[in-house]
Amino acid sequence: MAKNQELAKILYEIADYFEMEGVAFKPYAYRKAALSVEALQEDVGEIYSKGGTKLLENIPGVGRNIANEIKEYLERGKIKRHQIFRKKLPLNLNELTAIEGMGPRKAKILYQKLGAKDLKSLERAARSHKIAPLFGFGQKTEQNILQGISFLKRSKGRFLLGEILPTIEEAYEKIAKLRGVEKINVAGSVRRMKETVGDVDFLVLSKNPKKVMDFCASLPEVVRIWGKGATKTSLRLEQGFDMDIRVVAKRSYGSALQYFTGSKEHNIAIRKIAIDRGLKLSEYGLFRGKKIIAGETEKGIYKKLGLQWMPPELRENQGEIEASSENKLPQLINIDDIRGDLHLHTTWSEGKQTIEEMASMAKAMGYEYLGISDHANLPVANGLDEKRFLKQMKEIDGLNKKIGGIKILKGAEINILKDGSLDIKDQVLDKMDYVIAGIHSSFKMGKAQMTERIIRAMRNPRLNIISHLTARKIGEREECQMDLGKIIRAAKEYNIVLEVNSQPKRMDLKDINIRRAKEAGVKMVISTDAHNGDHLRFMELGVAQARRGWAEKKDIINTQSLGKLSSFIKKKKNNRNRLE
DNA sequence: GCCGTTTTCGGCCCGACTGTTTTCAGTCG
Repeated sequence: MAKNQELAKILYEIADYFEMEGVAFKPYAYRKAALSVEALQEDVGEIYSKGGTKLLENIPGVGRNIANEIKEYLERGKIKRHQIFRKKLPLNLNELTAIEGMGPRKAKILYQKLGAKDLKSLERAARSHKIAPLFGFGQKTEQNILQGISFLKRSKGRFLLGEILPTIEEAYEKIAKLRGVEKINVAGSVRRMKETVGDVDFLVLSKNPKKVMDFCASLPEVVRIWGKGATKTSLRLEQGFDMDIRVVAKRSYGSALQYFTGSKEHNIAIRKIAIDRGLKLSEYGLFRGKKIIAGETEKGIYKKLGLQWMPPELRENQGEIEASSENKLPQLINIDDIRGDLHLHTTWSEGKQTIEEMASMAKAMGYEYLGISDHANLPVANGLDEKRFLKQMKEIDGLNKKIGGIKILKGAEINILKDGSLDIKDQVLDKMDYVIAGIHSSFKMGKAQMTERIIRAMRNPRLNIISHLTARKIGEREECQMDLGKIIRAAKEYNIVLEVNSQPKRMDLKDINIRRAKEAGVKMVISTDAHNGDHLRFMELGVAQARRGWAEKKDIINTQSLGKLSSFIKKKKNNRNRLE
């Protein structure tokens, strides 16, 4: 499939080049083809060898011309048109268009006039004031480019949802309490609970927009006001991210919410459905001719289009629209379904709180059980050896007698060593209620070797859960290379539960992998990997990620009662006894 | 360049804002 991805990338780039040239509609056509190729289940090479360019033309968005270019790519590894473009315009468009206000057309002009081909050369041109005198540019544009570059450098433009959510909730509460505010919603990627977000959009219903605008601009956490109009204000908060607040009319509130929630792909698809029905959808409403027929609520709009309302987490045009039209939307898991947390650390290893403190906090959250899973041998994290694990179990036994209302389970997060073995002896693992294992070293292994490493660990019948499977850290560490399809099949075969790690930086499994696991019938657990009491609230993020992966209550084991969870784990133990 | 129950031409998602112009192109969401 790697071939499909590479080809898609080339097609996207051709689209960008056409855009730079100002050619109409071809960018759209190439992007559509690229998207299809990207999502293809079968390898393009196989399709071509089966039925030539004729069969390639069956791919949506691929016609005779692009089919021939795919053929070119398959035979020669490159596409002539792409090569010619690249020679003519050798600039790093992805890097340049990441700047706010910079698109392909401006990038092309700046390259041709000033030779700016990447961030570095563009910054040099802007600093020496060569941009402002150009036709169609000016002082302001030059300044904005410099600011955009500095923002990119500082933050790479995206923020971890988990890090900014508390600030967003605070702002939400403040605006909601303002007199005259009838309704407020957060929209955009925050509402869709994407793991990283670019900025935050608020929608407000109020008869006094000016008051809302004034109030928001005067919030103490505001460090910059980008713009303040009658119904829209754009702000930069001290944490470094931007917030847009819009006041919209009541009759358009639902359509505005739908529109600003996105995703863009979802909206494009929805608008096409409107067009098919002779209607027009915009942020102002759903229209037949000039007559508005829906707009006050999202539900009303979707209904008029023959669709069920879709949870924002699903709105990525990844099949949710089809499922909605057939009344086959999943019953997504909810935060209230969670009965306990099975992955957290205490003062025994690298955690900040004692078992007792964590247990009482979990009890206050209404949990039925809490699993303690301190690190094994990991030197940096003050990991436990066999002796200390046995000592910790004794402490847990004592606490279970002392604290009522919540059951503390004995677990551990042990290491999957380079060869796939586990670093705690089976005799000690046998005494635990459940066992988690994860990769904490040798991240840069080859794909085949890494896959074998993980599957070998799964074969240990004492193992219940694999934590943060791909070991990625958003913005810091790439996913480990592995054959995910193979690993998911192995998880199913060996009855291994895959973790949805809720640390903002991890989010691992991520949404698309959750969906793959679910479709393969693999059970998952949503865990916080808490290192202190505050982290227990990350559960909300993991649940959101699971919802983005279409997970339902039945897919997640820590929605089960203690009794069911125990017998689920015990069943595995019994099977093992029979085998041994 | 692609597509078609409006099928070989004519449309392709839509509207607003910004910064530059003096009626609009480019960009964004």
